[in-house]
Amino acid sequence: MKSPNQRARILDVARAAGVSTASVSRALSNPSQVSDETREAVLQAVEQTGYRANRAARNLRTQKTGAILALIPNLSNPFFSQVISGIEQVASQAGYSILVADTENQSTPKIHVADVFTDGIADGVIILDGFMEPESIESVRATGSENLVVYACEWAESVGLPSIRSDNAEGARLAARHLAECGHKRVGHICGPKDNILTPTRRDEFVKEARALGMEVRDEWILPGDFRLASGAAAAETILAMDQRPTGIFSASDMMALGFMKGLLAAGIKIPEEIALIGFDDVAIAAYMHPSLTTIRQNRVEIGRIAAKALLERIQNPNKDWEHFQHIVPVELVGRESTGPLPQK
Amino acid sequence: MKSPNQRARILDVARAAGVSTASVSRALSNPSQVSDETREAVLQAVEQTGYRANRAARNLRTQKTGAILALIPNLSNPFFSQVISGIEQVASQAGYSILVADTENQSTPKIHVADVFTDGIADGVIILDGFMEPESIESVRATGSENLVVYACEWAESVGLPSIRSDNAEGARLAARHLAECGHKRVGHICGPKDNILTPTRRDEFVKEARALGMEVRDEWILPGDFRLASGAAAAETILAMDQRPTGIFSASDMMALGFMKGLLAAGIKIPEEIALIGFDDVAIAAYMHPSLTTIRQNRVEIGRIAAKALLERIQNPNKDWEHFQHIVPVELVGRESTGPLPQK
DNA sequence: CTGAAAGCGCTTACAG
DNA sequence: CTGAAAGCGCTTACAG
Repeated sequence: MKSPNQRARILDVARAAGVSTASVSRALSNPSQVSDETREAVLQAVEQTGYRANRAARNLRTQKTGAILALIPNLSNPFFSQVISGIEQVASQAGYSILVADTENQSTPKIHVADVFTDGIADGVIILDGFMEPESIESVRATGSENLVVYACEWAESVGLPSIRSDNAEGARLAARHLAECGHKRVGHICGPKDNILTPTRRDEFVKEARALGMEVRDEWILPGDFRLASGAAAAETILAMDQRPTGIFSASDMMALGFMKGLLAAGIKIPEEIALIGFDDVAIAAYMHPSLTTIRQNRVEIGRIAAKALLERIQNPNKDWEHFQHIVPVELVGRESTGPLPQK
Repeated sequence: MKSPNQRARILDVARAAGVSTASVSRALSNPSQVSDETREAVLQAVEQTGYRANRAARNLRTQKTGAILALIPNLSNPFFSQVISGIEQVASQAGYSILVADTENQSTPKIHVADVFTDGIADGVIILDGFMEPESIESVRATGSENLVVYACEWAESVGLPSIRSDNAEGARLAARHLAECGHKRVGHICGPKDNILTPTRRDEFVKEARALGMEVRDEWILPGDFRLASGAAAAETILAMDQRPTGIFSASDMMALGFMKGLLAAGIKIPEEIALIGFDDVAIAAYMHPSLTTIRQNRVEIGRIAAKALLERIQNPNKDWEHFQHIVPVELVGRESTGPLPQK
């Protein structure tokens, strides 16, 4: 019996079981490779010594880390917490740990994705940040580790990495159709952040569909935003100052929709009677607003799960020729009070 | 020059620089230990070979991992994302990685805190979960690693581990005083989860202070909750069904306050005129509700930062006799529309 | 200031 | 089915 804080090594187990360290290793990682007798002796010795394999030693020997890294633009942004939760669900079940890093944290040394592999920090990377520097991504390809990196929620043009994301285009069309069905003739949009790849997708698809359905979309009704509450409130100011206002607004995020709602309600505008509002995401609070927020639901947990599954498959079979993989997760319109009841036909 | 995806080892650098691996190691980790000449040769060879030290090898040799683990009850709960952000800020600056694990995820194997150290998974642990099994915590002490574990936000009775958390008692008193100043005579409380250690603190301190200030607090006005939106909405139902209602409510979380607000507004109750409302946390949306939510602000990022700092200090000096450390982070009342203007004196 | 050598704790061909 | 031995890639006493 060893003293409590002197951890048992594999050699201690081998001695206690009267076998070699090789047999201990096999009994633990590949039980069918050893005789019943050996296996039982080892198991008992493990119990007795409290043995647990040392990760660093195993990692060094096997050239794996058993971890995957999630690169997140802003850890304090709750949007990502559900995606991480999905990643965690499948990764932890597969025995992988999850590392998180904040790519916008100034004090963090800039992360070069390829370095993650040369440093032996993680076996794979999930990128949730659409703004990663292109060179950083290119280096992944240069080092032949492109099968060990996937995008989730975001993607990047020209970098042929796998991407798991919502059906943003369909979400935008659903929003346009819903506003049309509610009888609106003039509609506007609050955009995502400039330079974000999601922004043109949601905007252009919404505008196109809205116009196809016969609704007017003036350029001045396309308002800038950055996904955050404050930019939604600012958009409300802009709209309130207009002589001719749209009667329906599609916001590229729920948070902006809520900021916008605050701005309108504070000015005494009635929702949905005077202006109807659709968000994007379906954050938890959306259902509990007054009026509750109609929105396009993104299944963020599912995106995290699928991304982790895709990554794990590639890690376990890195040499397979993975086709250019783009997984689009369906979205869903959730009708609530902010767009009001559909007109009776 | 090696082929691109054949990573350079320390021996490759040593050869390129014409020195021993020991000198390479020293030049990199402790530059003042080697001559200028050696240092420059090494640096140049590192540049040339693209060398980066392998983590697993270093970890095995130094018996450290360079990582800290955050144990989180529910990763999809946005409450924790800001705390993690604070942890990340200080940890990454100190060169540590952050591992996250969801303690409520059923598919995750139950985590025994002491195993984190014997497995060599992390050098320290920050527990954000008030419900960790006591045995799991006890084992930490049994293995002498109690200097490598801290609580953040939560704490546990009888386990003498360091804890960094908000001044919950003061927050509750601030809420009571604010309601008294606003002229309320009858007040109630929506509680946190049963069995959570925060729950009696916030409740009892609020009730005590409220009564001391001459306000009535009936037992039936103390409503159950679990920090979530739905339980706040349920509390609204309960209140609405009462003949005699309190005129002021202190909710143990913002989320419950928002669910409660929805219930009242939907029933046509005016806030703050008929019922005033105070939350706890100051989540981002609180300022953007209509009416905006008066609340007790918790500095969650700061809690994360302090917890990480305290943990890192202990990791770097584990044998020092750390006093029983309880760091209480101040809270602040943020007055908004849901409690209305203070009456003019 | 420097290098040769040991060793961290595993896993896995290899030989039997 | 089993064991002896090599080796993953570092760091650090030790000796000079």
